[in-house]
Amino acid sequence: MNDFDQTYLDTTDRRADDPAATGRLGVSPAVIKRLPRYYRYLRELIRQDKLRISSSELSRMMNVTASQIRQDFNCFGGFGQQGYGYNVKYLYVKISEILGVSRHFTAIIIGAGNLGRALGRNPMFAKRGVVPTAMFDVDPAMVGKRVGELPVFHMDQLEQYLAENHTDLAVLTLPKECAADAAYRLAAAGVRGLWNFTGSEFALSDFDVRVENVHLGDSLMTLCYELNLMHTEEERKK
Amino acid sequence: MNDFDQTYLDTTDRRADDPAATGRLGVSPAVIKRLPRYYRYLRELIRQDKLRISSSELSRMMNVTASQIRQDFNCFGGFGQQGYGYNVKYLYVKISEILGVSRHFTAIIIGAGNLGRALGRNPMFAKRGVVPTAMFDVDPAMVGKRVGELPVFHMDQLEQYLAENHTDLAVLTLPKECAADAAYRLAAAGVRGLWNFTGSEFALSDFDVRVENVHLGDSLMTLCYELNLMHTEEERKK
DNA sequence: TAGATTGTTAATCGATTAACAATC
DNA sequence: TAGATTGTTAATCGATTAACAATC
Repeated sequence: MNDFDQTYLDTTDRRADDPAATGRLGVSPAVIKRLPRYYRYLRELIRQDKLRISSSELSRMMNVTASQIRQDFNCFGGFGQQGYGYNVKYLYVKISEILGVSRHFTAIIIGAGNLGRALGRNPMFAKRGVVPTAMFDVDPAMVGKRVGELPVFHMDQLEQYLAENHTDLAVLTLPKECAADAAYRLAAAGVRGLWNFTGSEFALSDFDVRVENVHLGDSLMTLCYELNLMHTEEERKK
Repeated sequence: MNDFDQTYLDTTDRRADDPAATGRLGVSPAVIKRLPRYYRYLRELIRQDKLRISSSELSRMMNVTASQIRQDFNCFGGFGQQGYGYNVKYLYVKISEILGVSRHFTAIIIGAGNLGRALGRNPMFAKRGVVPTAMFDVDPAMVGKRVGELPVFHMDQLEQYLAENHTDLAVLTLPKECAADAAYRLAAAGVRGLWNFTGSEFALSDFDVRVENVHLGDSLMTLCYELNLMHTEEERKK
C-alpha cells in the first residue's frame, strides 16, 4: 500500500452531519438503480487487483458518462480525491455499505416450483450477502425435502417459522393467484421486503413493506418489440 | 357488438403516412418499457369482459396518471375515441401488434442449468407469442434428454441447428464465462435477439443484434438498499 | 509546483403532468 | 345537442451532461 492509500483511507466520516452522506436523504431512484452495476464493476476491478480508477476510465468501461459517475457517487458524500480518482477498495466498501451487503439479510423462498428451486440454488444470494434459509410450498411431494441446502416447509408452518426465525425478505415464486394472500401473511408476520416474481401487483398499504417486482415477461416483450421493429423496417425497405 | 364498436374498429390505418403511427420512428424507451404492463392489464380487462375503458379509469387501476396513458398511446397514433375512451379489445390488438406478439418469434435456450430449465417450462413464452424450440448445453448428462417438450442438444450442434431452424432469439442462461462466446456464435449464425441472464455484459458491434440484459442480482440489491435504509432510519430514531 | 481529477454548479435534455381545445 | 374524454400543446419536473473552480 503506498503513501496515498494510507491517507486516503483515513477519511473517518468527514461529513457525518450531512444527511446526503449517510444515505438518509432521498437519493433519486435513477441513481439507486445504477448502484448494483457499480458494485459489479468494482468487484471485477478488485479481482483484477486494480487499486485506483478515475471517473473517466470507469466511464469508458461502463459506457456511461464520467459526469454521471461523479454525480452518482456524490449523492452519498464523495468517495474520491481530486487529482487521484477513486480508491477501488474504498469505493467498493462504501457502495456495499449503502446496499446493505454486510447486513446479511435472511431470505425465504415462497413457492418451490421450477423458478423457486432455481433461485434457491443460485449463488447470486451469497454474492450479495443475502442468506436463504428455507423454502415453503403446499405440494406434499416437495414438503420435507431439501432443495440444495434449503429445507422445504409447508405453507401452514409459515407463521410459526417466521416467529422463530428472523427473516428480512421473502422471494415470491408461487402462482400469481396465491401471491396477494402470501404477501399479506408475510407482511403481517414482519417480513420487510418482498422480491416478487409472480407477475401479480398487490398493494400492502397497511404495512411498511418494500416490494421489488420482477416482470420477466415484460423484459421478454421489450426484446420482442425491438425484434418486431427490425422486421418492420426491413420489410419497409424492400 | 354494439354500433359504436363497429365504426370504431373500422379505422384502417388512418395515418399510414405518419411515421409515429407505424411505430417506425423513435419512441422513447420509457414508453416502450411501459407497453408490456399495459398489455398485461388489457389482457386482464378482456378476461373480465370489459369492452371499454377511459384513460382515467385505467389510471386508477394502474396507479399512473391518465395524462401519461394518453401520451403513451398517442406515440403510436391514437387508439381512442373522444367522449368514449378506448375499446379494450382494439387497444389490446394494437399493443400486441406493436410488441410483435403475433409474429410468434422462435427461441432457443442456451444453458440447461437450473434457471434455463425453469424458464424452458415457463408458460410466460406461450402467453407472449414466443415459441421455445430447443435447449443447448455442454453437459453430457443433459444432452439428449428433454426438458418439458424441449429437446436438449449439445452446443457443438448449435450452428447446424440454427442453419436448419429459423430462430429469432436466444435465452442465455449459461455461465457468465461462456456468455460472450455463445453470444458471438449466435449473432454470427443470424439470431437477432439475446435475452441475457448471465450477468455478463458483452458488445456485439459487428452484428445487428438486440440484447436485453436481466440482472436479477441488481434487482435483489435495490431491494436490499431499501431494507438497509429502513434499518438505518430506525436505528437513527432510537 | 504543475497536472490531474474530483466535487459542484449551471445548462441541457428528456420525460411527466397539467390544461384545454377538438370531437365523438 | 350536451357531456365525456381524447389528442395535443404548453408547463413542470427530474435526470443527464457540460463546464470549471477547488484541491489533492
